[in-house]
Amino acid sequence: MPEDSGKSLRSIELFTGLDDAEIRKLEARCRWRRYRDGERVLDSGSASRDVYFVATGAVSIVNFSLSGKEVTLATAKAGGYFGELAAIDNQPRSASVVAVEDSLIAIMPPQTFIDLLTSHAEVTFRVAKRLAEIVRLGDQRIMELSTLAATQRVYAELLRMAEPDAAVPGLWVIRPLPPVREIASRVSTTRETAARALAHLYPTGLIRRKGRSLYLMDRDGLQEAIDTLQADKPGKAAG
Amino acid sequence: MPEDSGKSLRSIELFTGLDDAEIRKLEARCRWRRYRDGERVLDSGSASRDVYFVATGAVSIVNFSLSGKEVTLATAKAGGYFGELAAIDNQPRSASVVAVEDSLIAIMPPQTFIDLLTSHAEVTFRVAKRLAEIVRLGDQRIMELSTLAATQRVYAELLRMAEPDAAVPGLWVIRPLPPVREIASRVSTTRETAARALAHLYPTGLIRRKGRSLYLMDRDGLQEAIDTLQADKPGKAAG
DNA sequence: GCCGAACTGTGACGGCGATCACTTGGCCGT
DNA sequence: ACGGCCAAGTGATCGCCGTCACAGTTCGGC
Repeated sequence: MPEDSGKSLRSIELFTGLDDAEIRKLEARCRWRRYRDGERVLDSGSASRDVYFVATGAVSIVNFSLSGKEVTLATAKAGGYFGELAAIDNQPRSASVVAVEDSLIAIMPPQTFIDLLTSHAEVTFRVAKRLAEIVRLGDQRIMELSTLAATQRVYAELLRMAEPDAAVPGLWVIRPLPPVREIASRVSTTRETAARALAHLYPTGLIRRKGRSLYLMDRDGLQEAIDTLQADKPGKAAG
Repeated sequence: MPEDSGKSLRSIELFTGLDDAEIRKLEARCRWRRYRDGERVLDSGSASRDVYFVATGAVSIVNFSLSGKEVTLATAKAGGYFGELAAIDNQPRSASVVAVEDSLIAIMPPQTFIDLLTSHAEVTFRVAKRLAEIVRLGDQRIMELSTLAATQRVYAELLRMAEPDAAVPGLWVIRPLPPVREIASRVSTTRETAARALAHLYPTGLIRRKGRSLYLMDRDGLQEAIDTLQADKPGKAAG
């Protein structure tokens, strides 16, 4: 075979609107690499400044505590990117990245990325918007960790993962349902606690499992369960 | 008196390097407002898109849970700014802001801010760097909440607040020491727990209180106490 | 120098959830 | 078809820390 297929930056959302010549120029300056499911892409603290673009597959941005506990900070799917922080502020990697599917990734040198920002204000603006979104998600996560109990955080994560069902309006679905272990990692609790939370949820009829799909039968009801379950985790204090 | 003093954007770090004419133009497009200690500057969820620049004083970026528990997300001092998220992504306010000192603040309309970014790439880059810094701090906070016990988080916050003592090299000081309640809010725990953490710390000799100053006698020792106290809060699992 | 308000320190209690220890079930490869 | 491996469910235990309830203390103002 002459060349691997799929090695294109066309599908990267950040680049929509750039003309073909532009895209080709960028592609020419990238290294391409395939990662196997579970393979480490990037190490927290390392010195590289490259920006990564996910052509196919998906990765998880994670961090580990001193004792090895894993915390998932975010995920990036095909069409997305990561590693821009280091390129922007020239600091060491703030987190590690592992592939959660077999993935094809373009690796762009920092200077190429900076040149792109300098020459294309609209791309810079998109990057800024993306950073703003990350900040908002982070703040929300901090609020959740500070004020919600573990069970409620699991419920909230279900709401976040669900997408509207194509067939039935009002029905939401998580497909494929990731391992419970991963759900737990995303809301900073243990696999056991997350499993118990789901076990308590099935009998309510709010969710239903069918193979690799998890259906949210009543999205609003689930949201209400979060609000109602108990008003706060640690303290309804400080009114 | 003809005009209140201090109404200048000169002291705002984001604007360093802009020439006087530029600064004056920006100043002319801002509204100025004084806030009393404790006064609400901004409400989470509200629709304004202005960017705020702190000429004098200090503010706290906070959020409240449904039941009223207060979580401090960040603070902004004289020379800093806040509210840029809404101007960048045109979304409602993600958090509330309250003055923690009497403060003089310039309020810039979103379009003025956007125009500034459009015409001054170096300012845009500074904003992006600041966003990157916020993301890193947020990730760090999430890691702390996920892996450290409350006591350790209080210790970590002391390290963060301390500055090198002007007189004695190697000595670090927090001055003025904010109310314990505020330390607690910054690390998402209760006043009582934070007070107990400090109470346990005094006898070790690692910190010493003198009036409104708190001295860190041994910064490295305190850091070590965090690492050692216990390897994790919730679980040393997931190796 | 007095008074009230806010901040601080502590004791007791109780519940959530992390931890440990299994059992069970699904999936793959040979 | 069978055996190994990893994910998933669940019961038991226990310690941290949030909550409630006061006492003591500092500080600013008149």
